[in-house]
Amino acid sequence: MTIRDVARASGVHVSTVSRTFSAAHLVNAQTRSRVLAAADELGYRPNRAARALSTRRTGNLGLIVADIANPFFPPLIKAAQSQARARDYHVFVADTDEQARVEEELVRSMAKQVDGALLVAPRLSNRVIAELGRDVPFVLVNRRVSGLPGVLMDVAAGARQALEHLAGLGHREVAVLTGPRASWTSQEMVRAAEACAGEHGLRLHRIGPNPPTEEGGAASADEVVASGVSAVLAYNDMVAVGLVQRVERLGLTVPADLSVVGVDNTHAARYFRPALTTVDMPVAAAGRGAIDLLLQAVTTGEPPGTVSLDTRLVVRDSTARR
Amino acid sequence: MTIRDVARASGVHVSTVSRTFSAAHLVNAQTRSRVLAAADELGYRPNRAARALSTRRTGNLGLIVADIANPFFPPLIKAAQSQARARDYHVFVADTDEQARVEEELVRSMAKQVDGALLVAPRLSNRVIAELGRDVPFVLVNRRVSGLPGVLMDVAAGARQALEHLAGLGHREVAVLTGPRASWTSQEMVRAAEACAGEHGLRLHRIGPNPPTEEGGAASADEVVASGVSAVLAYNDMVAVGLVQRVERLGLTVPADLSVVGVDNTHAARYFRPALTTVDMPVAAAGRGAIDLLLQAVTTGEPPGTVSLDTRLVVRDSTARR
DNA sequence: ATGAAAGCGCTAACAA
DNA sequence: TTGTTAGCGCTTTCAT
Repeated sequence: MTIRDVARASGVHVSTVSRTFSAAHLVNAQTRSRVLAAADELGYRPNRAARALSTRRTGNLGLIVADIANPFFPPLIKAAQSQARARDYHVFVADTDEQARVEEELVRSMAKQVDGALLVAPRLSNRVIAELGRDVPFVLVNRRVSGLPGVLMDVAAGARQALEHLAGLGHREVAVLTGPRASWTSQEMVRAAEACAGEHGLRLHRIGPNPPTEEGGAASADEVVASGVSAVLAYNDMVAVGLVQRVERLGLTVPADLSVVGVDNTHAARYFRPALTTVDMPVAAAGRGAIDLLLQAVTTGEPPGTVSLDTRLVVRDSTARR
Repeated sequence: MTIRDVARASGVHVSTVSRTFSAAHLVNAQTRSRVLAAADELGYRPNRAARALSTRRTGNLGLIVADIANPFFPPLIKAAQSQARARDYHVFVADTDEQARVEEELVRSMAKQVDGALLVAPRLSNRVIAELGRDVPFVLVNRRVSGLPGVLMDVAAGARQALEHLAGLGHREVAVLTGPRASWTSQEMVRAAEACAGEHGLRLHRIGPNPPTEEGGAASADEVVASGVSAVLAYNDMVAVGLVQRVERLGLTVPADLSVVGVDNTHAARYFRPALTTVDMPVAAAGRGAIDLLLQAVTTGEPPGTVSLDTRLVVRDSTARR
């Protein structure tokens, strides 16, 4: 079913059919309904790929994340996808397996097929990101690169709240388990934690980088114990969970012997026992906001600015007075 | 950067450049390397949308799921996406919010843009699915529709194992919390549970349909308690978790007063306390397998058959002797 | 092995 | 308001 079939069936020229679908106001109301009726009858649907060829707009967006199975991402993907769909855009979702190389290749291979892309918590260097930004308009989530639009979740504020919470509970020696080296979130956490530690007279032990997984958390347990800290701020909930499980196997109890704070407020944080004290990230809002910024960039050509979203500490049962 | 730029730079005709990328064996080795060099130099990348117009192959696949944020799906999406990427396909991921209407609209709107689609645990009726199957080749996951290829996870076997496990623990009155009415998985569970209950002299109470969420499980708690059963097989882990939380608020203890079995073996099942006894679903294998079948259907035009994958009961701490 | 030319389905000046 | 025409970037006969 092509535009020609519809044109023939409704007795008008193809361009009239085209207009009916892409600039309805340019066509006479009666003609339009005749065309629409014929199209409906024939089950015609515009071919977006063909349209893309002349408009240079595909109606597709790319969404690139480090690991779909990491529970941080699905709610963000869902929100972004839903927002995009509401604007009649389709979303390609791809997973980089935490590898910068794959991420770069993915952006390049998508570049021609999408009008823009969302890079969520990218693992690429700022330099490469800036370079790729010349190929496709994109919006970054949880990464600040000057000149590029982004949505940031204010994890620094969350980390600060977490450390103040720990300080208030009497902890003096605190470890921060860092995440992947290329993670902006991790860097922010560390920066904020260090500043905050200074203000509150805490001694901060930096342990990492760790893979952003349970295994990563488990693997750092020995070092945590050896460091003699009484509290830990982990890169994310999965790391926190892995750490707790391992230290409990070593004979410690959480939170009696060790307080642990996670980040992300994923399901795991609620289900786990002890339920995790964690930094809540506004992922759905970030997903929607990022799509809005991206579409703004795409439609106006103007790179929009950077948006920062609040985070907040959720206190549960994995932290206690020292 | 188009094929013309490359042609000009390498001193050949556009059709030669085209062949270099789509049928390399038809072009002289030296010419080919000259073209490749020029293309590389210019950073040329074939425009897939343009290519699609003449080949009628987009290189895209659709992946439609009921709810990205339901932890059952992400590992499946990840596996499917990764498998597709290895075959040089991109995948559109879309979320239907559990609504059959949205699902249908999504398939229709993707139809022209993809070479095939994966429908995971569709909520549509068999009739509509069969009808859509004429527009786009697709593969179903967890749904059997005669004539359409599919990957099924043998939840019936899992349900049977679960009931035998419960029977072995001395339970005689068992409830099954059904899921969405249109869910094949839910229907299979019930069928298998009923057959199995007959064989083992259990009395089975069917309670549902329930939304496949924690709220769904919580909402059925009263009915579960009123029914006087000592064990429950829930539609999935989230329903199980919701149920457990609510019955504990009602003063019961799991598993002492009530044994609960989930389905899916999501993260929640491991983190939750008591850790859930649950039916493990081979989601990653299903995702990969479905992509393989789909690509086979797409490339050969022959609809492949149906594959069934084993499930197994994972016994943890939410079930106990009556 | 390569070039020439037509066409995939649609849009977008331009003309009428 | 509608029709005419020339492409968008690529593939694919058909010649050479």
